Amino acid sequence: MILTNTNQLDIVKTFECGQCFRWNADKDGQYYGIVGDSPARIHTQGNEIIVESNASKEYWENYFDLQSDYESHSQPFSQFPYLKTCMDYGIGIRILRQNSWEALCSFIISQCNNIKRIKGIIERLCTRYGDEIFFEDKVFYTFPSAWKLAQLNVEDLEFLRAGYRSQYIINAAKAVDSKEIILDELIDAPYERATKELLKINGVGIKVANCTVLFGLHHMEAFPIDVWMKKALNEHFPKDFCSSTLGDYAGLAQQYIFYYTRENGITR
DNA sequence: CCCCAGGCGGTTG
DNA sequence: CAACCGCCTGGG
Repeated sequence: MILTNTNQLDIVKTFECGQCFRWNADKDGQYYGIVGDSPARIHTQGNEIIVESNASKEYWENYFDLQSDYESHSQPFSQFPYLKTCMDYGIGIRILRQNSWEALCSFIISQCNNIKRIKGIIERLCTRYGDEIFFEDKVFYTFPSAWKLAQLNVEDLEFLRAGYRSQYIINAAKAVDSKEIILDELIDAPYERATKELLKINGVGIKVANCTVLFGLHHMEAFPIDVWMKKALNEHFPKDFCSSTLGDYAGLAQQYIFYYTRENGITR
């Protein structure tokens, strides 16, 4: 199916900007991935984005957040020249509506880690504990449920090679499985309360909580600050900068800044 | 070999 | 409060 056009969605930027870890391109630029129970193959053809999947068009429109008008939400961004540069560079990035549990788990794994290794750990986790789904001539694995991971102990996760993060994954799985934390409820809860709830998990700090709230719960005002963002903010924004200046889509601005700074380094 | 990567929690001053 | 440190692992 034709999902949308390249003005609305740039799949390379969206998949490579660091918000997700389970989309991989082959040498022809075809991206393969799985969202929930639905695998897909996605590519760009001319100015169209083509999705091959058994799931509906609406399913993918929702995943890519295509119903939101990013241009209007980005109005406050232009007041900062550096952000304007980042925005022009990152145009076409969509903030994906990822599964909340998958996002939480993925960003726990991401801490003090590099992307290649993060992807490897997540793939091993899904291959071992997810469900097999066949699509075209390939096998995909769902992201394992919190219930499944809550049954495990750290020894079970040794094969992951995730180091000290394994215990954090299990802590999170138990919190979610026991309904001590109900992620889906936090989608509609205020941003502050959602963050505070996530911080209850041992192994989830402010950075991981903010990433989960933005990428897994779609609270678009969330503004995660990692080492790259810290550099960019120090270098190019006022000392008293507050992300609320950027409006209710500050999280989109964060992603533009993060992507630009990671791709180009800190420029001055 | 060393350094450190998209942090966190616990301890110390 | 801030600063510091150990933590697992593996990429560069």
